[in-house]
Amino acid sequence: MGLSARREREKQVRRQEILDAARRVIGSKGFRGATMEEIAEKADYKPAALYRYFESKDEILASLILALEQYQFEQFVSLAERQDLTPLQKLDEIPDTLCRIYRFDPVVFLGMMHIQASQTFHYMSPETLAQLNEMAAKGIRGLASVFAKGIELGMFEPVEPLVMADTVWSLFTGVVLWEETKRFFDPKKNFVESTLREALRLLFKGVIKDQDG
Amino acid sequence: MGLSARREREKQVRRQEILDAARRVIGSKGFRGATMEEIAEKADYKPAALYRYFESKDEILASLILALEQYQFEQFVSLAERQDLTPLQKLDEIPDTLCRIYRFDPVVFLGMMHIQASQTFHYMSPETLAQLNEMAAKGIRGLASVFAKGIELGMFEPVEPLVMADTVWSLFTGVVLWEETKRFFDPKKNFVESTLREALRLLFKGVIKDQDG
Amino acid sequence: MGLSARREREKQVRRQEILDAARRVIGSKGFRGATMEEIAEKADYKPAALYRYFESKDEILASLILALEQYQFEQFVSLAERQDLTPLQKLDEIPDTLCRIYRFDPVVFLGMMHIQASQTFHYMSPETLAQLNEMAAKGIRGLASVFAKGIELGMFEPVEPLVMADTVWSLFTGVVLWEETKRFFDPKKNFVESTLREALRLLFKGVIKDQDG
Amino acid sequence: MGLSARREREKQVRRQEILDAARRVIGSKGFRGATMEEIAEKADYKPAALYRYFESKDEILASLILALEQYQFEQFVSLAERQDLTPLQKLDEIPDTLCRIYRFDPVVFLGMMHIQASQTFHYMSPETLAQLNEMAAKGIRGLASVFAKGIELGMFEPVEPLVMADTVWSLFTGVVLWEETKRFFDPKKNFVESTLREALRLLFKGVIKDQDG
DNA sequence: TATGAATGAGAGTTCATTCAT
DNA sequence: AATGAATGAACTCTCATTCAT
Repeated sequence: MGLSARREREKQVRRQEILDAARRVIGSKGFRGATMEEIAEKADYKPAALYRYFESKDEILASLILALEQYQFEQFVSLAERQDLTPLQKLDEIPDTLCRIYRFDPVVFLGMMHIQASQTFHYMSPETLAQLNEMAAKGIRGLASVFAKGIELGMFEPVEPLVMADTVWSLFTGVVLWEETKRFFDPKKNFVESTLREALRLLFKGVIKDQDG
Repeated sequence: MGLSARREREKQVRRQEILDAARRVIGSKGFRGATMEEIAEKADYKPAALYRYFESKDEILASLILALEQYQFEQFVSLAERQDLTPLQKLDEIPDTLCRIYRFDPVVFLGMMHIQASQTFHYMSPETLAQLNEMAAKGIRGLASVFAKGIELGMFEPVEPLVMADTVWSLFTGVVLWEETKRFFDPKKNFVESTLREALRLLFKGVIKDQDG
Repeated sequence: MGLSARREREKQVRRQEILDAARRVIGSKGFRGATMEEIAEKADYKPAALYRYFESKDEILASLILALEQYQFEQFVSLAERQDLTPLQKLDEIPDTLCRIYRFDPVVFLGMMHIQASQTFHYMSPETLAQLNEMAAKGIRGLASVFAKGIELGMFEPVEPLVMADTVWSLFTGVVLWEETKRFFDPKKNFVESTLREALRLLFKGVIKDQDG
Repeated sequence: MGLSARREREKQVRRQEILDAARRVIGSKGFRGATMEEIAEKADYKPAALYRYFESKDEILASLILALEQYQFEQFVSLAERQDLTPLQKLDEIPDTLCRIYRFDPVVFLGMMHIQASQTFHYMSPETLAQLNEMAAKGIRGLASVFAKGIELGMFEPVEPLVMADTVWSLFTGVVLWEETKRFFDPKKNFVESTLREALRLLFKGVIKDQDG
């Protein structure tokens, strides 16, 4: 491995450390409230050093979001493509999949859900922004393909897959956001996963043609 | 009408204008991103003038949030108390009710849903904050009472009403937030209401004991 | 009395009311901390109305100071000119005289003593400023004439009268300011007069030639 | 010397420079009138830079005051503890000591004497404020111990030491404030020290038991 | 005469970012 | 590679003052 290659890898490690630090700060202060100073502190750097690894604060935020979107996409596609499961069994897997996505980066997930997040990125290049949007769309299409197969096989009600995927995703984000909101009132509670599972169970009663499968 | 009464009413009108301006700015910049300067500009004022009508930026935000929470509470209570509807019919009314709440102030609804919102309020007095939280809790309890009656009459599955209300509300916020997120990618679309109705229809299948009513 | 004369007198009454209000505010907030809003409120006006009676905030402050200086001047001159008292007896009257001056307007007295007070008057006309200074000088010269007479009659040590007046005045302001400062730490105490009397008693031991008079 | 140690010292130097600048501004504008902008300008900075060295304007003011109070305390204690002087000789040293204190920081001394000063500090923490008050009290107690010894040895009239210290301090502040006030009228004059010495000489005649002593 | 309304001018403060070292 | 130092730009908020009514 060449010297520059090692350097490059070192750099990637540092980037990750910074991203982790950013996540922690965002978790308690939100996207807008997170400051370079606090991120740097958590990463054992001084603010100026961050600019060696990221062009701007916005690039840090974008990196975090993109990583989550990528993971989301992979999770949905990988679920959709599993050969060992029937469409109905894939349905059963959705709650776990969603929770995995949430747990992959709860902090960024929550921040991202807020539509205004986009407004945060003052200087974010249009290309980066487009990249972010594209990745999000790919994710949703991945989830949709789970339903598409079931409908194609006549196992599900012929709902438009994209619409169904949206509904599921809506429910998911709703559960998460609402649970988090309640946690704001009572920090001890954290029922995200059980609530989600229950809600999806109810939801799927209307989708599955023959409940006995 | 006395002079001072008219003056007071005038003042209320100006307050409303400022709140409207604030809403518009928040809609495009978020709570944190909204500046007094831009709010003032939209309201045809200079920033200093706003302080004749509101003590601080936080008071403006709190006013908007409280108004929405109040409306939400009223809507839920008024639905719960309707004598002309059976519990099942009230269930049918929930989507419309939810959408009315959302439409009452979509911008603030979205901002409020974002958990980090709390971080936004720098100097908000603990009393104001408590007032905000209390009103939010009252709202959810109002919705819960819709289910409580149905359970009491043996028409719904004996799910814990508060849990059910939470689930519905989760679904609702999820739908809204997700739809809004998608709108960020494609501003032309806006299916909030139809998606919500569909999702709730599916959801209620698991709640209603006897689907033939 | 002509209409305009009555009007003029009415105006003077209002001016006094405003000055009284200003005094109260200055007492708790200081010259710089006193706002037109608070002064107006205490005078049962709205801020804008004050400008009918005074050109500016600075004119209000200047009026208060001038009145005190005028009173101080009158007190000193009237003491100096009393025919019924010997110079020594006049000396005995000094503490009372000083305390009368202090009590005439403790608030403004304290504010005035602070040299920086002058910096407060941003827009004060040079004429007004000069007037203030001249009146203060006249006051001290009035006090000096008390000593001058005693020295002239050979009853006091031949100290330069102006220097002696300054020393007495210094002591006085010192007592007042220091006692007030201590009152800041312990609001219950207020020994201005007794401390002053004691201090002057000590001080005069070195001035009076023959203590048995 | 380690790098960080040098850095720390550099920082202290900068802090001093800023404090010096602040002193100059306060000297002409007073505590309240001094602005961060003007302080920065005098220190060859932009306002934002000051916040690297001080948390707030209030911290700057508090630093200046505390330094003076500390110096005052040290001066009094060191005078009281001198073994080479009799109580009477210590008395003779008081004028010089007081003048040293005054000269240590005339500007802050004057600002501090103004009772309203406390109103100036918007955000000063209660702890800082308490620290300021405690240090002031310690100073006066230090001066009092000078008299206590003389009374204990029967050389001074048995005046309550604390009262005596207050009186001396009153005289001192009075002299200073009055002289400064006069300097406002005639900037050329500055007799603080000679007036003080004269005044104290007269004052002590009533304290020292045996004047030939 | 009195004032509601509005504002210009500034104050203190924060923070992402740059740059010499 | 890392950072101390510095700052421009922006933000919230205050207040003396003006002016139409």
